[in-house]
Amino acid sequence: MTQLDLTEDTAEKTPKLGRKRDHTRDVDILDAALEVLAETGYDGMTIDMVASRAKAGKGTVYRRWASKGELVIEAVACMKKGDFDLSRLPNTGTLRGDFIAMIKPRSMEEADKKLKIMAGLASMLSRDPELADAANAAIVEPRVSMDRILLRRAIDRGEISADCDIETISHLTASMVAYRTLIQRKVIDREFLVSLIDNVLLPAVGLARATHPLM
Amino acid sequence: MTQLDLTEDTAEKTPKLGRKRDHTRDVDILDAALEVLAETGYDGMTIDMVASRAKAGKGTVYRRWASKGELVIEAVACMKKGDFDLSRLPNTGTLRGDFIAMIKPRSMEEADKKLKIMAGLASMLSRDPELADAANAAIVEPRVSMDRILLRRAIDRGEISADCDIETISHLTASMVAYRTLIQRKVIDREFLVSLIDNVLLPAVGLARATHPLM
DNA sequence: TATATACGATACTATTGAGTTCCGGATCTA
DNA sequence: TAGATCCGGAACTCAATAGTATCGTATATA
Repeated sequence: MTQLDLTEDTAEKTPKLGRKRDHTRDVDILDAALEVLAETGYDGMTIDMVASRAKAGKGTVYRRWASKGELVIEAVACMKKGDFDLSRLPNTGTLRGDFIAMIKPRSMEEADKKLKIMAGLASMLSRDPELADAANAAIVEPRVSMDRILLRRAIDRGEISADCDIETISHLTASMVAYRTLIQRKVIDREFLVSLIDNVLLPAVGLARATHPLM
Repeated sequence: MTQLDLTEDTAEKTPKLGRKRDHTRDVDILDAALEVLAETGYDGMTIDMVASRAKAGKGTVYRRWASKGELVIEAVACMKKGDFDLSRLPNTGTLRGDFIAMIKPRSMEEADKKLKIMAGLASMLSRDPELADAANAAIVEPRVSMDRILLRRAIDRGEISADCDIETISHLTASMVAYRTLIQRKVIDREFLVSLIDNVLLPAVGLARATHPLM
């Protein structure tokens, strides 16, 4: 650290000889970090836990990330892979149909895992802005963007008024789901989500409240 | 701990002679704990910080609470003093008037402090149910109860439909405020709150959206 | 005034965990 | 095949902190 270092310090080393770096380990370690994060939270998480979960040595972790903080930021930032493919966003012709179609066991399970990660990150959000931005971009913004698109399409087809406060209402589901999980610690089931759509979200955009059909 | 102890162990000692315990220190220490909690979060908070903030010795803290966890739980639980006096709940005659009247610099400042405490507690909520319940009862439930009463009164006077999902909608403001602070890290100002009332809450209970009057 | 006790301050112990270093062995490249 | 480099594992250092013990002092009660 203090000694004279003529080699590139921050750049990636590209050795001419010997074994290459195993990039498989990167994703194993990042996945392990997310698992431990969801289970124990940022402060409860140790590098030893992550390493042993990934069947890796501690040195292998520190060869890739300079600190625990950087590891967590990259793990969170790299999380958005897979989801958020706008291509298969529901398009049923009605706003209610679209929102109901978003309720799938697959996506609810995934959302639950993400909320556990968010809970583990929560205490750091106010202390580390970079981490907070990464968490927001990876966990809540994708879902909010989907809702925003569904609402905008409803305006475009004339189903709801163009005066609606799309910007706020697109955060409504994410907000209520996060609140119910993190603060109320109640389960998010289909009944809650349908009730949220029919009794709050649709009325808020001017669509009459339905008579509580569960499907 | 392991030795034979014939005195009452859990009961309060009432010495016949000497100096009495200074109950002023209790509230000083609890207040200091809340301050440190808001500033550094549960995991970042140390007993030394709390003690020195309260100008107390560490021993004085541990003479009253067996552990850091118990201190925090009591500090949070004892927080609800002062607020939540239903007597001076607004009663303007309209639901919108009541909700707008709830927006006061005094209460917003207090809510901000409580949200900072909630943020500091966040990572513990999923790990310690007792603490989670205390935080819920002291921080969010008082506000939710107020909104619930305002909504119920609006039903009673026939201003809004009795079919409204009061139970969910009474959590709407608390939910959106917590989300905006903890996750989005944006400020809660009067404009946001008025917009939330006019563009989401009132439409959700069937009242037509107003034309954005800031007062 | 005498005494028992609470007080602030500080030193102490024990534990935990971040980050480093080193080892023998595995593996890829020249 | 040979050597450079990565690997998992484990031992290590160092700093922080929960909780305990002690000391001299302040203070309320008898």
